[in-house]
Amino acid sequence: MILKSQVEWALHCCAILAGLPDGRYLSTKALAEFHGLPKEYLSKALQSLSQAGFVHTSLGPSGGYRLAKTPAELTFLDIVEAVEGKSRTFVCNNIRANNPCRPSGYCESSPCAVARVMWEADEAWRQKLRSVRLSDLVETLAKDIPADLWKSSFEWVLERAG
Amino acid sequence: MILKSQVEWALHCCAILAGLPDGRYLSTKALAEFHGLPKEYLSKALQSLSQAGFVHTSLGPSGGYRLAKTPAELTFLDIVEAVEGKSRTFVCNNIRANNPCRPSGYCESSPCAVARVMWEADEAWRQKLRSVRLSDLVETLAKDIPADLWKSSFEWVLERAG
DNA sequence: AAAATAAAGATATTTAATATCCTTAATAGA
DNA sequence: TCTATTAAGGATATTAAATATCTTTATTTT
Ligand code: FES
Ligand code: FES
Repeated sequence: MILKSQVEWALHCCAILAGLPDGRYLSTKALAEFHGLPKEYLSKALQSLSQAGFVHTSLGPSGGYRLAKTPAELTFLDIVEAVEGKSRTFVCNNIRANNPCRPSGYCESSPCAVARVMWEADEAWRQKLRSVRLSDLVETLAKDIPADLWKSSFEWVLERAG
Repeated sequence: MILKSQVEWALHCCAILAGLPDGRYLSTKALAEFHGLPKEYLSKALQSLSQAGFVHTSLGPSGGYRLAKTPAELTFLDIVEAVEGKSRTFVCNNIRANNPCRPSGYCESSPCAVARVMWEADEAWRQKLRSVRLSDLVETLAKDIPADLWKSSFEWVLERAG
């Protein structure tokens, strides 16, 4: 079980969009070039973010994407779920129902204890992702990345932002 | 991202093995029949448990599997990792290295901040799984499952245990 | 009017999950 | 000793998901 690489792409794209001045847009082309990603396929990830309502889009020349919310209002979970979907990572196929000893009309009252534990773990994962905001990420990146690289990256982006 | 169905199978099989009297073994055939699973494929999941050292095996007629540890010594994480592997659910492809603004000789000192958060969430998931023992599961199942079904299931198992 | 863009659908391609089959070695029981 | 049964592991097939590309359409800026 491995998350789609689109998760990494979407998170990095949102980190870039978080630094975009108000009212400006950045195109798929620029985001793909900046991260070295296939433009057409990255587009699918950005469409997911758009459908989830986390980015606004603009058509035509100088169009592209900008965040629909402030970085403090967006969490890792929002972004991960936008591209991975909201369904749980553990699916119970109810194999307990195949128990040959079961009375024929028997029906479970509650989800299987195995599934409940797996779902609690899934929820712990989501809770952690929910606790980190996009603004937290940007703060960390600002510390991690050398100031000159940070600066030149934003200049690169602004040159291409419509 | 969805866990393999083998995870559900392995957890349920371990729950059954946990109730097996000392020194007795239960075959793949019996476990597959009890859970309504394909015998040959279930065998792969049980082999994973065997390779991880969580079950002992016995060959020949009346052979099969038994737990290699007490139910209190086995956690959900042990079983999940045995079949899913221990590698993290988020893989960083280091797309930050494609930043066109980067100096040519530039090399990161630490993992990307994005990956660190994703790995913390992965660890939160594992920590939750680590906190639940197989013995806890058996206790819960004993409460959930009607006493007569619980009893007849174990009789079914004992009839087939070598 | 022309160029650039997001959106969405169609379609490959590649990889992982699921499943079956077969052979081998070990072992219990007749 | 012989036979049936079992786990282990390798080979292979099938199915589903992830990855990737291409095309068309509607929109918008210049
Ligand atoms: S029946 Fe699905 S987890 Fe127990
Ligand atoms: S480069 Fe991989 S998560 Fe940032």
